[in-house]
Amino acid sequence: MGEKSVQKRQFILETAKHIFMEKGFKDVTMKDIVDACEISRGGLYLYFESTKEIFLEVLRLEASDTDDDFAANIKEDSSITDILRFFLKEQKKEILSQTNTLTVATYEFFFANKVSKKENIIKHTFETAVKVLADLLLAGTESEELYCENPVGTARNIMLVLEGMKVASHTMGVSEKFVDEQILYIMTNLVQNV
Amino acid sequence: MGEKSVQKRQFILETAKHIFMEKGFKDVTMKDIVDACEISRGGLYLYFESTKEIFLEVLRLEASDTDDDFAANIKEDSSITDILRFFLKEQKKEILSQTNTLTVATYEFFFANKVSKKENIIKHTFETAVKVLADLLLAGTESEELYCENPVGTARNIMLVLEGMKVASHTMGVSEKFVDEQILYIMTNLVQNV
Amino acid sequence: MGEKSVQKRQFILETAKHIFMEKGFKDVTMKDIVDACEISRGGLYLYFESTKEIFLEVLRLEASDTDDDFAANIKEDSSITDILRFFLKEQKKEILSQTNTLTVATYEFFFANKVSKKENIIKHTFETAVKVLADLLLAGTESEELYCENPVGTARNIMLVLEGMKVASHTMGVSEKFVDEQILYIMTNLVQNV
Amino acid sequence: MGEKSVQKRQFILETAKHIFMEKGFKDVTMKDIVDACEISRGGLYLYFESTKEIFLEVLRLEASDTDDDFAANIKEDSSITDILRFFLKEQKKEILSQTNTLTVATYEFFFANKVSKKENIIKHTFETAVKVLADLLLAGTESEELYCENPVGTARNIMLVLEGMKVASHTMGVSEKFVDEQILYIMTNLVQNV
DNA sequence: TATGAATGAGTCTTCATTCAT
DNA sequence: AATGAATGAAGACTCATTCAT
Repeated sequence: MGEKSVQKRQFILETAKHIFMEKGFKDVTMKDIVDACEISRGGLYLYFESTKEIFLEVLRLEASDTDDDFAANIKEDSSITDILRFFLKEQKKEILSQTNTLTVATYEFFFANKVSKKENIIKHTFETAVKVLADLLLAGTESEELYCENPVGTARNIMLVLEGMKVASHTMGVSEKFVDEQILYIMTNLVQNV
Repeated sequence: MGEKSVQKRQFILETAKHIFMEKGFKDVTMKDIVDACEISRGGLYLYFESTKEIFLEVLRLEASDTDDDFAANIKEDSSITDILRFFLKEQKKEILSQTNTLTVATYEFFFANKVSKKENIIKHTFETAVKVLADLLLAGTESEELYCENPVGTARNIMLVLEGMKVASHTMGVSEKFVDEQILYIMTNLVQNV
Repeated sequence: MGEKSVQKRQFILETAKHIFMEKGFKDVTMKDIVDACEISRGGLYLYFESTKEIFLEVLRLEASDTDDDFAANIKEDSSITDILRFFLKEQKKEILSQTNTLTVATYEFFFANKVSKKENIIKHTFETAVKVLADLLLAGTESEELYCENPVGTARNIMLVLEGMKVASHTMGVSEKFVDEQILYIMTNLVQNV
Repeated sequence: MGEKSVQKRQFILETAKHIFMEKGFKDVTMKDIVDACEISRGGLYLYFESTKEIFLEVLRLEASDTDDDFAANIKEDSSITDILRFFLKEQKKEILSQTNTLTVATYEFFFANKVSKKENIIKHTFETAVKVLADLLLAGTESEELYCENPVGTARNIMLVLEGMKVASHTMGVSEKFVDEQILYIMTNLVQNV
């Protein structure tokens, strides 16, 4: 019942992640992963039972990595507006990135798998982001760097716009200019009345 | 090569539409459609070559139907705000509807199939909606029913929020209250400064 | 929903029967049958879903064939004793036949698949045989060709002895002499007191 | 190549026996045994090469155990009829026991594996039983407790009936009443003419 | 036009068996 | 002696697609 090789497990997850980034979720087969990892069919089953299980694990890792990354870049003495700008710049990157992202795979997965509330990473990620953003907006309002009457509503609104762009970038395509304009729109609304 | 039966073609498309609404795009097989239509395998191939072709045709029909519906309900002597409210109410319905919608199928399809710009119905639909909405906002601003400095930017923003909610409703789930709040948020921003 | 090709269905069943006679039930795979029939994998699934389904169908056919055969050979004006002898000779053939029989496959199947009473062909076959045999013994007793106090008990006893020999022939092996002795033993008991 | 652990060997055999009693022979995999014994895959192979080898060993142990049991219960000063009754009662128990018996596994095994005469435990067991039974019948006849013209033939006949019932109990099912009737039938034949 | 039997490629999944430690 | 990770063969099953009728 040992954890088998933790390294191999990580290797599989890392390899699978890239496949999911390329092909989304539904088109990925156990064989794809086996081939990419250059291990045996049975070998993969030793670690994971299904692409679903693998994907959920990939997502989990990804979520914590992202948290860490963000945290790592914030602990500066930057202004609220700076942090906001940084956050939106990161989001822009994700929106415009076609292949380095699990976006498509994630959507495909959650479209097809209704996950129980508690396990729903996508929901959890969204709500966490809303909370952080709302706190930021509140702090900004208090420090009079920006103006926001309804921090939570605004935070949700912003996250939905970003969500909309993420999806749009994979369905109808989205230009950098388009994204920039929307980010500018968001920022303008927040600082216009200051 | 002849004209085949137009009726049968319509029947297939109508039947397939419901399957796509239920199962999304990727999980639908030619067999599913054959079975649902109660026609022969070969028969289906006489009309369509793939689920992809069928789905695109379903989308095309759907797009024109939707346009007609909207037009039909607007040509009243309603105020700009009324039209806006009506539009948002329709969007709300679509957002909250889990199974009467091609949303999931559409996303799945466009995630996997990069369609040439000109054929991209989703883009066309989005842009048309933006245009109509922007015109509305402009008209509303001029009539001083509402206030909007940047009609196109705002229209895009609104459409993205709605897009975000459509997706969210299928991934993390979205309550009616959540949607109402966001619609209120949008309307408030438009009328607050009037 | 047509019955596909009835001929092909029969061909598959006939071919499968021989495989079951050779290999029993559990070792027979769908692939075995596909290969023997020289049809495609998918082709077989068009007719049958599993070896279980095929085997049950083979058994059903076999049962009716056997009934017919027996009936065909009895409608003579033979004496009770003659019929009895004929019946036992047939049974002897079956007992000694190692490969032209579904015995092993049947046992393997019913060991593993508890079938509902009504569908249990083996039970049905046994009980039918008991009935026929009991009638025979009764008739024989009445005509004073033989003596049997308890026709049903005796019929069951005889059938069990034959069943025992059928099994034994496939487990420990059984010589012709052994079978002859037992048949003689049975007959002797029936006629000894006459 | 050394002596390995005799205890572990016994433990494996004992554990495997219960699996065979539950699942018969063919469905038991080396993995089943490994899991049940909570030893390592390689560990099992150190002691046994296959389920076949394990099963034969289980049977061997079982045979000697049974002999011992029987002997232990007979060395009383009971009458021949009592011993007979006891023997048949034991057989009845085995016939009606669905899961505490190696019957099914044994049949499955010998159906599929033609074992050389000398090694054929099932044959050996049968013949031993016949011998013991025949001696009993002879003794009984001499003491005039019962009547039996052909002790060996009768012994074989009885053993075959019992064999038939053992099989039948696993294929078509057999009620206690059915078994009792047959046992009574046997006894009646032996004592009726005394 | 329309049918539906037939094909065969492609996945999934499980195990017996090996082998480095 | 003992472990258990790793392999690869084997079997089940499903569909897209073709083709003779």
